[in-house]
Amino acid sequence: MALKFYNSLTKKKEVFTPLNEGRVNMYVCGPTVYDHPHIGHAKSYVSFDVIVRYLRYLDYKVRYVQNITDVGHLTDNADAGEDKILKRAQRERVEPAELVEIYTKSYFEDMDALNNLRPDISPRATAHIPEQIEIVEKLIEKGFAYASNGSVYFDVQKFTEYGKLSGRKQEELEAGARIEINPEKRNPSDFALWKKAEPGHIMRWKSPWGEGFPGWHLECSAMSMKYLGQTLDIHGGGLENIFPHHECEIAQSEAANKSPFVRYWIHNNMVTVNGQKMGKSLGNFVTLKDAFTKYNPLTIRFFILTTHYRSPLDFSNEALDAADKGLERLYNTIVNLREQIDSAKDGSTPSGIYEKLEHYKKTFLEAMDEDINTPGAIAALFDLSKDVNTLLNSGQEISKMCLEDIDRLCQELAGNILGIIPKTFESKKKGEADVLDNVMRVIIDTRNELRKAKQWQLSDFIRNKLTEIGIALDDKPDSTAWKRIKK
RNA sequence: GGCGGCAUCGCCAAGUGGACUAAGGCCACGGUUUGCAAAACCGUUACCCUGGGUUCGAAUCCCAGUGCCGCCUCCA
Repeated sequence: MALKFYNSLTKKKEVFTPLNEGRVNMYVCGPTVYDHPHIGHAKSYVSFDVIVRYLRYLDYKVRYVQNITDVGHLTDNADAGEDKILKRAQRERVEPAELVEIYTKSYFEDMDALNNLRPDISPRATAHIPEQIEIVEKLIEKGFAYASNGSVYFDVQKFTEYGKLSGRKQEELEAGARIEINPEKRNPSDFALWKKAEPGHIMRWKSPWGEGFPGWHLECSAMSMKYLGQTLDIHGGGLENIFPHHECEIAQSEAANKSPFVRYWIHNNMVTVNGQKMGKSLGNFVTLKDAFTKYNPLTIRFFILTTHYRSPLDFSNEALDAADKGLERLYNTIVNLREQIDSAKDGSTPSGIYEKLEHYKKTFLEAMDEDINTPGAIAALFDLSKDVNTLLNSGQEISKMCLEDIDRLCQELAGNILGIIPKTFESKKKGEADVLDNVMRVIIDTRNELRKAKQWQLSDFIRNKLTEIGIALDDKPDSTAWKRIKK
């Protein structure tokens, strides 16, 4: 078994081998923090989170860097329009630094809720201005860039490999391009490394070319280089960034360093909402904070993972509801499993159980190895869950050790790798001196007395009333369990 | 106009040359279990967009067509 990734650069699935054995340097384009994160962010960062988790599961020492863009991302394209941060800050009447703080916090809040592990480093563009200036100077020195009227542009014609990632050719770019003619540029497809700050532009830094601010593409090159070296093992991002963003990153970095920038380019596909592209201009944005009011964040995470990261994901209530029920099924198994662990006595080890566990684990890992096929991995989980359910319902006494081994495997695959298992199940608060639990005990005992007396009407009344307030009862042969449900 | 992707059961979604008489989830319908439920389990439902071709063999490769989508302003 070997982990394979689809590499956008070569357009092929390739066996993954890091530059340095046992270590993986990974960079993922982070958010521009000028608004609350939306479900598109969720798809992207959940996808890469699972990649990081899986690499670590495979014992790679991963350094995961994800930038925070807090300057330089312009509204029209990378070199025209207003700075998004600045524009929004003016609208909300706050300092740009304040705005950035608000939305960075919001971003991490939502990513935490989705159970994404924090990146090892979350560098900010504004904290790396000197590094960016340094690259610009280097590029000018080497003849790849030129200063023009206080701005600096990358001379695309000097970098013959420009277009190798996106498959775009220079001539084509210029032909149909919607790029406005900028007299400062030698060539329409040249892109800004450094922009001159007009009077009144408050986000500005001193540079050899006068006061200005960095171009958007530059930060990723500067920060990845600083924290991960000249050649990255993995660079990830949304596929809408292939051109121009990633193409420009390659040009800058490789022109400056003369070494390959990235070994594996990984791009995730986009989110649509009810079949329609989600876009700023279309105004059909779904923020995560909104989505979380209707769905558990882990449901959204699970939903994202039921589709391959390179496939588009359509966000609709029907699909989310279906995912929610599916996840509930998985949770039921684990909740029941843990319940039996608590009450387990000396039982036996069912024959063939370890072979089965091994089989499902293998199926799961093989799916993950094939370019992180999470839908396949999840299918293996459902198969496992079915077998476990059968076992748990069989009525036979199973040894505690065996049950714990099953639980451990579930935790390993669904918990550690996919991150879809909550730390504690809200519905069960076992081991806690929980008032509700005690009250429920009294109600259940009372109701079971009624059931013994065949008082069905009254016992059904109690159960129905509890269902109405969001508590489900589950009558088993020798006991009754309860859990919280969604109303 | 240029570049790229997709079309698999009612819905979602894996599979990308041979164990596919096509995984898994949701929904529906039968059944087992239950005092009745719930949960769980068993069962039922696909000529893989169309037409050619390559091959001993194709959902999987090639060509053509049809439909949908993304990128080439902004966006993860």
